[in-house]
Amino acid sequence: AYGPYRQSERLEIYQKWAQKLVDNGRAYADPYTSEEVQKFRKQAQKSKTPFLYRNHRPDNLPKWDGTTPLRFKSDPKAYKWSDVVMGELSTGPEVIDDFVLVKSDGFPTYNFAHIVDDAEMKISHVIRGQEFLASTPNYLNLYEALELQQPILATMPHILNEAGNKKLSKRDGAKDVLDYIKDGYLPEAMINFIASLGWNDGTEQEIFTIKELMAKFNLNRVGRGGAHFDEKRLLWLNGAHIRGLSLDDLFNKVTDYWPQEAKTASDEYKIQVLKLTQERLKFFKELPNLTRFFFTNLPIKPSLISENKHLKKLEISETVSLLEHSKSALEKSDFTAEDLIQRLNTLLETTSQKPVILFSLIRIATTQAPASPPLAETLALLGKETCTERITKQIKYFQTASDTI
RNA sequence: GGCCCCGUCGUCUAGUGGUUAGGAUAUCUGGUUCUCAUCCAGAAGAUCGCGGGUUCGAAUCCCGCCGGGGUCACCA
Repeated sequence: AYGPYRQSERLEIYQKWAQKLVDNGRAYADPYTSEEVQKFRKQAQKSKTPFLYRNHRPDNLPKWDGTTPLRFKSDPKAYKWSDVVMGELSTGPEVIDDFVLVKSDGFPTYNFAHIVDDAEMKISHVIRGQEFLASTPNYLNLYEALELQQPILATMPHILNEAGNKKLSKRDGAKDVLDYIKDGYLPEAMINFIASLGWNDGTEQEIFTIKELMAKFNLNRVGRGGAHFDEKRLLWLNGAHIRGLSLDDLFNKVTDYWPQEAKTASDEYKIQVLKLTQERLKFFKELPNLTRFFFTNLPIKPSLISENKHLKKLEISETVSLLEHSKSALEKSDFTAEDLIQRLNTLLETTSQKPVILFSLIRIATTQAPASPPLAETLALLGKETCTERITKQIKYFQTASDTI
């Protein structure tokens, strides 16, 4: 509504505002080369005093022809102002300085551009990070020179890295938001997480939908201290948001995350898989590892049995016998979850085995995975044919293994 | 170094003169006929950065110190 938005297309606008300052005697051409400025700066450093450009301001302000930087002629004074997040703030005149408004290439600095843009675009709230707190008095000075009303200021605390010794930044290896999205983090979980870093609504609610945040979020309740980025908390929050999704919603969102082997599977089947997987999914990229065995026969993994606390005690002949019993019992089932539960219970009695032994064994034989959803539901979804085939395969594995011995 | 901001369980936080300092997460334990996860129950974890005040009483108000962060560009 207030375009153009590209800075290169707004140069005339900045020019106009800059001219206003020049006309009022509040801006002047920088007479020094950057080497000279560097020298001043070093001198100040040597004498351990803060560097102020205005200490080197010429008496007769040089006219500006656009080939040199244009500097603001500041009016040093103490400021008291109010920040929605930080509260009442104040500084002395020593922080006010003559900063560059327009660079020698004709482009405005951020310090000048944002003030002009905010005014032109009728911005009500300026919300920015703590790194701008130190330059705010200079902006206040410029608002006055330009006779602008200052917008409402809100300064947000930084998010610190996990160690807590630096503001979080990509330069130091922080993950891009887009990387999280690619890994299958939900935008609403990311927003909930960031919002919770420094804000809460005063109740004990931790999980907020976007809608709730829009209704409840309030700058007044944002804390002033920086918060550490705790990825474990984000993981939990993302899982919680995933669990809150409807099955259809979830299905639409995970389209790109299925394992290769799921390509030929029907949507119907995938939805059933999701139903069993939803509550253990923390981010979508985990989907293949969690679900692959639903779509393909994984190779026999002997360690699942040989390293299992309970199963490794069994003789091979016992294991095989249990598998055979299971197979024939399951073959009589109609493979609804209810019927399977019945059959499995009967099987416990007829084999007089503990669930730890029997169920673990069946689960491993039919999935070849270290973890899976509850047994009966998993079997039901896999179907009779697949289950018996896989159990048979597991039996054969043991038989050939014992033959070679 | 100057200036500014901040300082409650490991982490995110509630809390604005009187609370057994609350919740969440993470960790550990038990339960949910198997695993993982969820869910439920429980445990442990904070001398409220430290030291002085003010007050009958301080995490809460004041001062000093310490610690952390930010900023001091013709970058945003």
